[in-house]
Amino acid sequence: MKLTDAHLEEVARLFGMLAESSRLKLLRALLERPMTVSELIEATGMRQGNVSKHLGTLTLGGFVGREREGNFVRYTITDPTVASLCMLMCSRVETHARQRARQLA
Amino acid sequence: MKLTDAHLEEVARLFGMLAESSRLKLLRALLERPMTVSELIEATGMRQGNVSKHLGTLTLGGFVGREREGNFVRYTITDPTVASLCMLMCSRVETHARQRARQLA
DNA sequence: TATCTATATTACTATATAGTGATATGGCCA
DNA sequence: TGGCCATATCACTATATAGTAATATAGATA
Repeated sequence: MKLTDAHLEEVARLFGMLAESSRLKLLRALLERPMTVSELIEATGMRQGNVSKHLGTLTLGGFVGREREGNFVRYTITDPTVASLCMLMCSRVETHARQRARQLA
Repeated sequence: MKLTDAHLEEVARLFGMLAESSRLKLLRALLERPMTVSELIEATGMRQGNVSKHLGTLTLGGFVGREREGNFVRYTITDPTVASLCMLMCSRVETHARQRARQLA
């Protein structure tokens, strides 16, 4: 697959959206089940404005989708690769930790 | 797999290292073959200090490794998941672009 | 030793964005 | 209609970091 500079710019933007623990917390919660903003505030302990802002970012990136339900808005993971990406990176974390541990030993 | 908050912090840091087109350019070049800093400067058009700085970041993240060869330093991709991560995200880019195109149609 | 080359690091400026409090928007109900 | 609730957005401050020019470091060579 050819990766043009424009591709890399966009790929970087998308990685950037996953490069914030707050947004990862939201995604972790949503991987459990779809949730409203109120539920996400409860699940993450974050403030309302902050949650909305990050959800806006994740929506722009196409990672999640919104659906109104009366006064509430329910967010859902719309991108099946989110879990794969996070799991891949997470297993990296552990591999890397083991490598460092081995170097110290 | 359980993802603790500490995990997410670290995962976010690692995603952040991939969230820069300059660093992705370096990785794209290194996926071709291992290269010295001089070759990477040539391949990317970036300045020397900038290349070294980004290589330092990628090394810290365990994505690449360094090996001295006389005056030169050759960098190599040491993490087999780098390619997968970039490819996954890149195919996302195209999927997302198609979705937006369909919405406009 | 002195010196050259390749790479790393430092100090700096400019830019992006996370988090916050306050405010605005939009749907529901009396 | 008016008022309430959930969510979105605005304006702001504080922090992080990309890129740069200059300087430092380390290995090779004479």
